[in-house]
Amino acid sequence: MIPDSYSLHKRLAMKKNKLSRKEREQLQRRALILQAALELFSEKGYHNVTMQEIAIRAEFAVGTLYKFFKNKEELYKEILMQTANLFRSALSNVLEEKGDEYAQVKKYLKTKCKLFMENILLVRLYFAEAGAGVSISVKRELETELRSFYEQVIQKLACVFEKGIQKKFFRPLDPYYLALAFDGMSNAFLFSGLEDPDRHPVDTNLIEEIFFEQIYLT
Amino acid sequence: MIPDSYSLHKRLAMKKNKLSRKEREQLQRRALILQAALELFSEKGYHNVTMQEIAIRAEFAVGTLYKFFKNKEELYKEILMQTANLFRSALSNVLEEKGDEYAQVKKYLKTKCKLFMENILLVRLYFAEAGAGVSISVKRELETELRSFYEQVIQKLACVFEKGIQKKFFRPLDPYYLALAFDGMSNAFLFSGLEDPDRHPVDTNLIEEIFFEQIYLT
Amino acid sequence: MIPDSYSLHKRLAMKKNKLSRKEREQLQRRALILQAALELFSEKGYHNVTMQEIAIRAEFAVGTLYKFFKNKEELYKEILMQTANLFRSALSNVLEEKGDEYAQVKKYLKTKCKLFMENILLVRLYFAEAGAGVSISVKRELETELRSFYEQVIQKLACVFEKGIQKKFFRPLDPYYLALAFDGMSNAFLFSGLEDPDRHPVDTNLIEEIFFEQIYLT
Amino acid sequence: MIPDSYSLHKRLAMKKNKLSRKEREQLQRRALILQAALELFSEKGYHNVTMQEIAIRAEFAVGTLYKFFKNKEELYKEILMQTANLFRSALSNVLEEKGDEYAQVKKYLKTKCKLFMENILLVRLYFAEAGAGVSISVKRELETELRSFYEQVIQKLACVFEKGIQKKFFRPLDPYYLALAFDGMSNAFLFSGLEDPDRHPVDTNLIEEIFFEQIYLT
DNA sequence: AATGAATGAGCGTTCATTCAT
DNA sequence: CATGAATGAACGCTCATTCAT
Repeated sequence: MIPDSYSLHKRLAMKKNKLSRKEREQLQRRALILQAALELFSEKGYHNVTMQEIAIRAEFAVGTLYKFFKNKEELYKEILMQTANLFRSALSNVLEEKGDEYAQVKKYLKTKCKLFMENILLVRLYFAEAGAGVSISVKRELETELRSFYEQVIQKLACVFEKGIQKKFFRPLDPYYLALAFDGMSNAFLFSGLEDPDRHPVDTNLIEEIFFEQIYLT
Repeated sequence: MIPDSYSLHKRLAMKKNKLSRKEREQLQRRALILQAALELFSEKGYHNVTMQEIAIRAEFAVGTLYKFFKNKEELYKEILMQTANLFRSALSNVLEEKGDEYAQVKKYLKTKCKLFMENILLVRLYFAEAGAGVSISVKRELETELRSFYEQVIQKLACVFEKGIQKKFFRPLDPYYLALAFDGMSNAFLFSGLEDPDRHPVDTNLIEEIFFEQIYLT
Repeated sequence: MIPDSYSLHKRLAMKKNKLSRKEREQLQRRALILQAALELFSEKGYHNVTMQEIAIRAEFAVGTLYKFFKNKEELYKEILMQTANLFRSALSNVLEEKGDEYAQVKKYLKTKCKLFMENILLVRLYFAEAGAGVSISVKRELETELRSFYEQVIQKLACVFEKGIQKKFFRPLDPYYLALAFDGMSNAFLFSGLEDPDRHPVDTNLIEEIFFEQIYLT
Repeated sequence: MIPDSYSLHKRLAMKKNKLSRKEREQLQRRALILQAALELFSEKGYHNVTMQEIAIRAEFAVGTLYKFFKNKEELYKEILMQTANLFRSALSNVLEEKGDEYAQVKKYLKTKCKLFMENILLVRLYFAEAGAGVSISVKRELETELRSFYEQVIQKLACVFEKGIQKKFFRPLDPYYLALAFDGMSNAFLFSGLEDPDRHPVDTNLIEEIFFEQIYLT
C-alpha cells in the first residue's frame, strides 16, 4: 500500500518529534491537569479538593479530566507516583555514580535537598500520604507502593554505607540504621527549612557536619 | 424535686471527688467518644470516618456526640491537641528534670520512644496530619498549634544541648540544629520500627550510639 | 427485672397492633415513598425519574429515601416485586379455591380483571419491564424473578385446564397452551380496555364467550 | 472542478440507480447506523446505550451519527417506526390479499409469526416500549404513533372477521374483540416461544386449533 | 439529657451534544 | 464532510448536622 500524503506527512513529523502535534498537545493538557491538581491537593488535601475545582484551575471542563484520568483517585495516584518515581530514580542514580562513598553520600544529600526545594508541593503531599511511613488515606495499595520506593532508596543508601564501612571509611555501625538516621536527620532539617526558610535556612554543610563527619573515621 | 437536699448531696459529693457523679459521668462519656473517634480516625483517616460510625463504636447516639463537640472537626482537633499536649508535657518534663545533659537527652529519647509505642494510633494520626511539620487537612489553625507544640519541644531540647555544649559536654555545634537532627533521626528509627517491628526493632541504644556518642566529647 | 412504665406501655400497645407507633409510622412513610415512586415510574419510566423527583412527590428529603431503600434500583425492584407478589398470590389463591374448573377459570378472569383495574399504574410498569416476557431494563435478576412469577401462575392455570380436560369438561387440547392462550387473550382485552375505557370497556363475559365457551364441551 | 461533466455523470448515474453513488453511500451509512443502534438498544435498552457505543459499533465517529439523526431520541424513534411500518404494511398486505377470510387469518398468523422470528431484536424493543399497549419511555408522541399502527392492523383484522361473520364463516361475535383476542393469544404464544424456544416451540397449527377452529362455524 | 430520623447541600461521575479541525 | 475532543448540565448518592420527641 502506498502511504497517502497525510500519513506521509505524519510520519515525517514523527521522525523529528517522535510524537505528532496532537499527541504533544494531549500530553501538555495532561500535564496541565496534573499541575492544577497537584497545587490544589497540596494546598488543601485530597478530600478537600473537588474535581470541579481542579477543572476550573486547569481551565478545562470536568468531563475533560475524566478523559485523561479514570477517576479522582487515579489522578491523585498518578501525581504521587510520578514524584515518587522522580525522587527514587534521581536518588538511586546518585548512589550509583562512581566515586568514594563519602562523596556519594554528600551528593545524595545535595540532590535530596534540591529535589525537596524544587518540589515542595509534592513533598508536602508525599509526606502527608506516606509521611515518614504513615498513611491513612486513599488506597492501601498506594501506600504500599510509596513505602516500597522509600525502602529501595534507603537500602541503596545502606549499601553505600556498608561499602564505606568495609573500606574503613566509616565507623563500623549497622549500615541500614545509619542510612535511616541520615535520612531522618536530613528530613528534619529540610522540613524545618522548608517551613520557615528565613529562620532556618537549609544548610547541607551543617547536616554533614553534625551527622556525617562524626561517622567518618579519622 | 427538693433542690436543697439535691445540691447538698451534690456539694458533699464534690468534697470528696471534686466533681459530682453527673460530671464524672460526663467526662467519662467524653473520653469514650474520644477513644472511639481516635480508633476510627487512625484506622481510616479523618474523611473516611462518619459521625455515625463514631457514634456506633462509642455506643451513643449521633446527637450525643454533638452535645460534647461542636462538630466533627472540633472532635478531631480535640484528639490531636490532647496527644500533642501529652507529648509536649511529657517531653518537656523530662528535659526539665535535674541531672546532667547527657542523661536528660537519653531520658528524652526513652520517653519519646515509650510515648510512640503507647500511642501508635495517635502518632499515626499526628504524622498523617502534621507529619514532619506537614499538614494539609482540617484548619490551618490546628496545624499552627501543632507546629508550635513541636517547636516548643525542639527549643527545650536545644536548650539542653546548649547547656551541654557550655559545659563542654558536647561538641560545639548549633544547638537548635543538633536538636532537630536528634529528633529527626529518632523519628526515622521509630517509624521504621513501628511499621515493621520484626525486621527493625526500635533500639534506643543504637540511636544513642549512632547519634549521641559522637556528639559527646570524649 | 421489672419492666419500666415505658416499656410496659409499649408492650401493651404492641399487644393490640403488633407494632409500635414508631414502627407503624415508618411503614407508612415507606408506603408513601413507594406510592410516589410508583406514580412517577409508571408515568415516565425508570430512567426518566430522578430520586429528587420522587423525594419531592413523596414530600421527603432525598436522604430519607435512602434510609428506606438502598438505592434507586432497590426501590424500583421493591415496587415491581410487590405487585408481582400481589398478583401471583391473588391469582394462585383463586385457582386453588374449591369449585369446578369452569368456575375457577371464570373467577381467575374476574380477579385478574379486578387486579388490573385497581393497579393500572403497576400493570403499566410490570408490562414495560416484564411485558409479555420482554425486559431490557434494570437487572436481569429482576426480569428472571418476574418471569418466574408469571410462569407459576400460568402453570397453575394449566393444571386447572388439565383437570377440566380429564373431567371431560374442556376439549382435549394442550393445557399449557390453553392457559397461555387464555391469558394472552385476556391481556389483549384488558390492555385495550385500560387504554381506551370508553370505546372498549372490559367485558369479562365477552372474553368468556369468545374464548371459554368454545373450549367448554357442550 | 467542471460542474457540467460532474452533474452529467451524476445524472447518468441517476438514470440507472435513481440515486447517485454519494446518495447510495449515504443511505447505506444510515442503515449501518440504524443496525448498530438496533442491536445495542435491544440488548441493553435505550437508556443503557451511549451514542459513543453506537458510533463504535457502527464504525463511525459520534459526530457522524448527528449528521444522520437530530439526536439520540430521533435515532431511537426511527428504529421503532421502521419496524412498526414493516409490521403494519406486511400484516396489512396479508389481510388485503384475495382469498377467503379463513385463509386470510391463517396467513396473518403465519406472517406475524415469521416477522416476530426474523425481528426478535426489534420485537423486544417494540414491546419494551409499546409493550401490549404500554409505553413509558421516550416521547408520548412515539407511543401514540405506535399505538395507532397497532390499532390499524387490529381494525383490518376486525374487518376480515366481520366479513367472515357475514358470510356465516365465523360465529357471530364482535369482530373487533375477536381480532383483539386472536392477536393477544398469538402474542402470548409467540412470546412464550421466543423466550424459551426449546420448551415451547411456536406452533401455528396449535394456535389455530385452540383459537381459530372454535370460531369457525362447522 | 439523650436520641436518631430527617434533612439537603454538595460530591464524583456520566454522556448527549457541539464545533474546530 | 467526517471527525472525536471538549463540554457542562444533570444524575445518584453521602453524610454532617439539626431538632422533635
